[in-house]
Amino acid sequence: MTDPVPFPPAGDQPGGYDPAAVEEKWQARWRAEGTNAPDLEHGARPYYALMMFPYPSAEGLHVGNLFAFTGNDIHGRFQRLQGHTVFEPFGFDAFGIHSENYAIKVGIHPGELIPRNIDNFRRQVQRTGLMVDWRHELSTTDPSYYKWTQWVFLQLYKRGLAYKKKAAVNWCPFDKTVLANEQVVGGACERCGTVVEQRFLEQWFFRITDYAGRLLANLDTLDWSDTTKTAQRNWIGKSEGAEIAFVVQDVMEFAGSATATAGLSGEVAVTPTEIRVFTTRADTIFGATYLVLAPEHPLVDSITTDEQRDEVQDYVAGAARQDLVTRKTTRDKTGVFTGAYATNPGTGMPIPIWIADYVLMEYGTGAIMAVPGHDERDHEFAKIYDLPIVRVVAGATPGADGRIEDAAFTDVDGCRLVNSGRFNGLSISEGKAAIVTELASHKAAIPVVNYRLHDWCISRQRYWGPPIPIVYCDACGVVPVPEDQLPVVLPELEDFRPDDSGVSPLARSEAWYHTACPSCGKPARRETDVSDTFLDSAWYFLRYPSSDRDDVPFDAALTKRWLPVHSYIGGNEHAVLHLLYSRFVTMVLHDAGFIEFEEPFTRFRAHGMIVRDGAKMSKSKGNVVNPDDYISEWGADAFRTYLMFLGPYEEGGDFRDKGISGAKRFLDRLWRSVHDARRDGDVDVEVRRKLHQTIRKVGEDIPKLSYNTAIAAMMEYMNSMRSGERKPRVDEVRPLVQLVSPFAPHIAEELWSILGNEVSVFDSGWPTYDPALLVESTVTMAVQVNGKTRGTIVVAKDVTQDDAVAAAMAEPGVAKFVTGAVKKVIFVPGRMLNLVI
RNA sequence: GCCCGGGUGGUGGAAUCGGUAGACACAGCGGACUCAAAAUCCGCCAGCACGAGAGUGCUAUACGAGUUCGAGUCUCGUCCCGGGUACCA
Repeated sequence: MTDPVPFPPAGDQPGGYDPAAVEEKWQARWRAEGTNAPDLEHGARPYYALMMFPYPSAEGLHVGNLFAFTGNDIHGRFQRLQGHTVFEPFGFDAFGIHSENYAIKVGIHPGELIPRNIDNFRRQVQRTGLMVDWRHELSTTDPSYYKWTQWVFLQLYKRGLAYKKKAAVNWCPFDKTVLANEQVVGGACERCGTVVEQRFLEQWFFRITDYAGRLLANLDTLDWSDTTKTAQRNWIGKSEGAEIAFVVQDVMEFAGSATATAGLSGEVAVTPTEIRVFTTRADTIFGATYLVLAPEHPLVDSITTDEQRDEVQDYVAGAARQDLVTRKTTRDKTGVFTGAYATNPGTGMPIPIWIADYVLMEYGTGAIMAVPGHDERDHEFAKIYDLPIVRVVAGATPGADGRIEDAAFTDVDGCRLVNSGRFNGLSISEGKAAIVTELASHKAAIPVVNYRLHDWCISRQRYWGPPIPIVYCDACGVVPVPEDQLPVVLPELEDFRPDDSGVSPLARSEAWYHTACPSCGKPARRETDVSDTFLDSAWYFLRYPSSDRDDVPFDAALTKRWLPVHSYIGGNEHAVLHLLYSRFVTMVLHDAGFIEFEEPFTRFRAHGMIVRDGAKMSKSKGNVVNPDDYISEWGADAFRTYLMFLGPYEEGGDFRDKGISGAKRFLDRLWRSVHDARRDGDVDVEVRRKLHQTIRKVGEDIPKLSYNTAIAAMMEYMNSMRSGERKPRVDEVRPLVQLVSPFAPHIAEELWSILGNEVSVFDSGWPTYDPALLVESTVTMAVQVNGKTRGTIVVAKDVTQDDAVAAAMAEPGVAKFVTGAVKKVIFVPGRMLNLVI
């Protein structure tokens, strides 16, 4: 112990903890001394502690944001105390529909609104005391940032991964824009709840599906929580199956015309039409009693018979008129018979070909073989249209399967094929393999892997985003803007409102979109769509360390030094999209040779959600927590500590106003403990042991994000250190100040300096514990009789079984239950003893 | 419907290689200090029954079975709550 200053400090009154003064003082000092600005070029053991950057709303920081940021800050500060150089940057995801809609609502241009909101956010974040390196702040709306977002687009374009196609898109009639599939929730717009319609527009897409296999396989290498990985796996939706060709029987045969009756058969020399279906259950092919095509299927017209033509055309037209919502949410099955038949390659029998909208053109081949016996949807359809239902799979127990006419039998485990010719008796997986092999030998099947994942539509017919850097020239066609002409600056438009023309507001500025073709110099036209916000956020983590560089998107040396991100923390609502897009863009940049790694986030953890008094916070309920009010009343340190204490970080918890007082009391007691601390006096071995146990516990809990139990452990230690009228020793409080510092950084700095230290507590290192001091010489063991706890014994920690039994029998409370001979003794050294009689 | 989480005192939550359920905190109750209050400090605080009392017994981790010497923890079934997803063949 070396205390260079008199202690306790003269004139310092116990109980004089003034959070506002302490917090202001240290925030100023950190700023003045550059405490939170690491040396990115030379600092030892770099550690990149990243949190998801917020969208700067007009309402200001939400308590949920603060919960997220504080958890990351604690993790970062802890890593710093462990000797890492920690980089904790901050930025703003300020483009996008949120900002734009709000701007429309209040009638102020987003270009004016956003900087205001950012100032407010920055003020709030600084007030919370995060260890942010503000030199590297960024906003996605800054031309020096989105210049490189456009650059990212060009890299994808160069590699053939950006393409344009006319596609049925989700159109929100309220926001007047195209939505990605992911932005449609339950058939309605994610943002405004309006029911989405179907429209056809030319859109830019990224070929993320090319990366589906890698995006899936790499998940196994990542230190992410399983729930997040599972969500990504489900989203990618790999299914292994086969494409099987069904040959359409000659239309003439079924035309019912005079020529047909004149003896012409299916052997007429006509090129046979094939319908390819995708299935994961090739084993059930003998049960395929009909085929179904999606209404948009290209073969619909050519196979339909004249008798059925009117009905089919009506049905197809009706399906086209439907919006995507009705199509995808209506479960009542409808369909129409085409009049045509195909041959089931298993049974060799003709089966009818139907059209129904429960089959989707965009998945697989847009056609299925229907197996009503073993697929619920097909079963439902077959019942409605009275199509044959055949059992081709039977369960392990004969007769226990139920009637196949009543319900589809979808069990797989332990099941065997029946009614399947020479494949009878095979298991499901054997059947699949054997049938696909057999069909493949006739070129009638091929194993195929399908993904649920769709290509990423990045076009937005909106104003508030980075213009897509493409020029259309009558002579040269689609021309990418050369990199040295970036950024394509978003023009200032007085009227930035979207309309339902399906064209971006940028199309109103002729001066802007008229440009010279970069290739031939003739008059040309700019792309007027802007890109999806998710593209802005798909690469920002690469930009942070290099945010001051104007010549490159990210500096090679810095990137090598700081990435991939060591720890990423964010909300589970981004578990799928943001994380998947970021991984995709990173992989592409890796393949293009810009970076050495292909996964951006080594470790990811999702924080939980904060509710208030058991209910979700919302403006309409009026139960939103405004962090400013609480920080003013209790101080940032108490607020942070309470947020981390109210529940497990990864699960979130219930915010209750009264709960904060517990955190504040804890800090008050810490303050008094330092001021009361004595330098001499006897060492209390129990307190000392507790200290070492606490150092270990807190050091183990923080990396696990188990902040609530870390705080509980420190409270316990505080209680034992101060039990009764006891005044703690200086060497008892000093390490506690260090343990508390990640949670309550300002008070920790103040107390650390009061304890006579001149450097920041965050440069003091993490206290170590002595394993020898953790061990207690005696232990309290539970004694059970027939499994019920009947008493406890205090014995040496390495007590033998015989001695333990003897001690137990000496306990009256135990002995009275031992009514007969002890048949068996269960002895867990140091934990418990069970006497079985 | 399917896929993930989760169900523990008045409340938020501890405890999972199966081993004394309820740590820590909030609220509440009682006490010390005080003229009084606040603050602070000390004690009590799952339910039921018996007992004057110290205490003793029984029951308890959504519900029902099971495995085990022993289950909040593992297995099976059921019911609720939260989140995601939606005809993906």
